[in-house]
Amino acid sequence: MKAEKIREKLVSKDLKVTPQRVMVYEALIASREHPTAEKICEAVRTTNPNIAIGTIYNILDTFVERALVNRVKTDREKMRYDAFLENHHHLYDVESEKITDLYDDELSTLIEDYLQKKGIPDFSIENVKLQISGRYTG
Amino acid sequence: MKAEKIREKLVSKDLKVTPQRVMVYEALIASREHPTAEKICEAVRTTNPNIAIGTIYNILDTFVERALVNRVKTDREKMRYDAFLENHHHLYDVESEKITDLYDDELSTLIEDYLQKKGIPDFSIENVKLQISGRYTG
DNA sequence: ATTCGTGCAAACCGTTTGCAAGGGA
DNA sequence: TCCCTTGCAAACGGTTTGCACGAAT
Repeated sequence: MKAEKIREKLVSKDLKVTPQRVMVYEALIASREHPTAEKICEAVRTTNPNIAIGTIYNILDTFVERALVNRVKTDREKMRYDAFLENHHHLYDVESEKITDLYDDELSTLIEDYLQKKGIPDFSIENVKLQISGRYTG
Repeated sequence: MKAEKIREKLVSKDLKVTPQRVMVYEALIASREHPTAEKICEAVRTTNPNIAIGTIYNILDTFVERALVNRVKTDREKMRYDAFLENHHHLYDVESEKITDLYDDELSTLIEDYLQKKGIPDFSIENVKLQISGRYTG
């Protein structure tokens, strides 16, 4: 994604465009690894060695609050982030800490239709995600 | 669950039966709230004020390792634990930190059948869980 | 006697916070 | 200019660890 697109994205969320925010967003979409704050910091520091880890957290919190980025739920490890907002599910490799995306609209629809048809008493659903744990048989 | 049943459960996992382990397990199954280590500690201390928080963590780690208990994935908060191993899903209330169980075999079967039929390349599935986020309309 | 579990306290480390200085609109 | 953001460093808090004591076999 070009810098101009990122600027627009930030502006559309009423966020000032700063070099740090652009760099963090670039790092997020450059990786499909659901990176930690630390990983993002490393990536950004290759071009801006002075960025502070606190700034990374600050920016990520802002992005989450403005729905530019999602937190990824995990069992143990540190917090991870995901800038890809299209509906998808996650494969958790129980042996490594890898989290892989699974895009499957048929599956998403299957679940959503079922839940919509059936409903859950006193609960309004905003979001449904599958966590699939297992191991790679590579 | 009676103490005798808990003793059997521990023994079946090759774990020595200690009063602390029994108390922690009792606290876990006494709550459907997916308690934190701290909550468990509070509960256990009502009968054993001397138990150390480190011991709670130690025991919980052991239980997870021996598959007596599952960690519950969350976005932000501290680690939570779940001693109910039957296949079920979780409702996350985005306004509070409540996590509620959703038992729905039809739903579980629907998803499992779909995934089994379709398969995921190079990945062997061990466990599938839905995370349903939303809010209570109580 | 050896092994394993516990209590205690200090250490750890990912994350948050306070504040002064700097940068965007 | 004004307010928001950044960099820095200290603080925070949930979790882990090291160690001596105690219980069980």
